[in-house]
Amino acid sequence: MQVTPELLSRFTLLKPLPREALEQLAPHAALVRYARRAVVLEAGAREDNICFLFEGRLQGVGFTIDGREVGLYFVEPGDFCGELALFDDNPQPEFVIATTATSAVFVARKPLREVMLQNSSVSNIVGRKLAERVRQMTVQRTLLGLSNIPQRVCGQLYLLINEAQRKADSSEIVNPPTHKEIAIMLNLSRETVTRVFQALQSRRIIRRDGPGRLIVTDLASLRHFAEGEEEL
Amino acid sequence: MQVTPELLSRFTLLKPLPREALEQLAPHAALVRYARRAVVLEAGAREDNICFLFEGRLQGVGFTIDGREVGLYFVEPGDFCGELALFDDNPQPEFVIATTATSAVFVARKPLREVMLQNSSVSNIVGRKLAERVRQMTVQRTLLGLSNIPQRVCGQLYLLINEAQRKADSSEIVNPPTHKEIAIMLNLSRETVTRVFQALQSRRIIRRDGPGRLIVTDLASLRHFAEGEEEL
DNA sequence: AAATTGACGTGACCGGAGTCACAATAGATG
DNA sequence: CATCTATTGTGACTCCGGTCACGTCAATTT
Repeated sequence: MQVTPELLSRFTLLKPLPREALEQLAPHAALVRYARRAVVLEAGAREDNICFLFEGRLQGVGFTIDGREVGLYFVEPGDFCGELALFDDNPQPEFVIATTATSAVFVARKPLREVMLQNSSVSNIVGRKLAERVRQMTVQRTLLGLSNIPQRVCGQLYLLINEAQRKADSSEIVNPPTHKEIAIMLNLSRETVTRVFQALQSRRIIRRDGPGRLIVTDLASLRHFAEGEEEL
Repeated sequence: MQVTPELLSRFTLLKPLPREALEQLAPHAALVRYARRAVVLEAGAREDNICFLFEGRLQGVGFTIDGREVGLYFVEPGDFCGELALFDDNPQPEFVIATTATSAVFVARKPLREVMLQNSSVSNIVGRKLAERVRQMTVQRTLLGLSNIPQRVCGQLYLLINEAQRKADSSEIVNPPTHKEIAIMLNLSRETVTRVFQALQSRRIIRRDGPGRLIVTDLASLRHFAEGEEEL
């Protein structure tokens, strides 16, 4: 499907680009839809596209030698993934899977790299983004250091809440990841995540609202548990 | 202490730089020595230097909310750390600690950033390096997914061996990290690492050679254990 | 030389998360 | 609507890595 420069400019990465650059990229971009559980980027392959997420949620997933899934990061709408291909020609290190039905814009690697090299502001933004990714991975890794498991789960839940919503009393997570998807992020079993969720629900801290909506009714308490000031 | 352009050019990152650039940087560089356990970069601070490791070994270390140490990565001679400061002005996310007596070259952030922006080849190299860091963090995170603990330790040991030495039968790790430093990389207790090392020693796979030298006598076996083809 | 420190080694115990097995939903699909 | 599959919910049991409590040893300090 065709992509207009306007659509491209809706992504924070591409927004600062001059009009010509967007027009240069548009012919090399395509809107793609994925069903839940579909593979968006394949590990080991030399992916030739950067994936800009329009709606839905993606998850970076690796596999251990013994076949266990490892959750690496989540991608939220407006964000992108596969950006390592802009820096080198090595293969994509991890799978990226759609955790919900998803629509995304694929932009070919080469033209985007050209634009990036010509336009130092894009280069800066991509660099900043990669730096941000490193910080995020550091936070995620630090979560795993928590020996109190409910705390670990609460920390992950808190990370899933947008900065914008953090200040409110309550918040909602649309199309939340499944317990299993959370479990692999935290090196836990699916059952353990379920049990923590049960505990949070019985304390009226979270609540399911039909399919695809998780409501955090007591954000302050969640943060307390995440920060270890209170024990579950 | 003064730093000459020649010294700077010994680092792979700076090697491709033209002579003028090196001369431009040299006045803003300093050779620094650290004792074991010294703090090289401080978390939370806006570090104004990039640290190029000359000799010794560094470790990136984070802390969980409950004060537990989390090992993030090792830095080997020739490599560098603190490079996130080249991309944004956010604080250094983690501590960097000297695991052995260390000498390093500090280069001021601003001039290096200037050089990087002017010189697109440096920009590329730094970008590639950051991408490499992301890949490395992914591998490290995947290690944690292994439920077989000896396998996890063997995997870490194998990562500590330079690519150059991987093909030989045996290999040596100079100034190896302590058991505790390995433990925090793998989310394990120090005792568990010690026990795995004992098992490896009794099987003549590794051997201590005085202080500060760990010899891997049977690299093939180590790889087998790391890959889970054989159980410890 | 004595004392201190930090790394390494080792046993015993225990708790808690993994695993297994199964039930109950809820969603997709025909 | 009926069927099938994926997700969630729950109990029982097991096991294994953390913790604690030591001891040993080498290196450094006083």
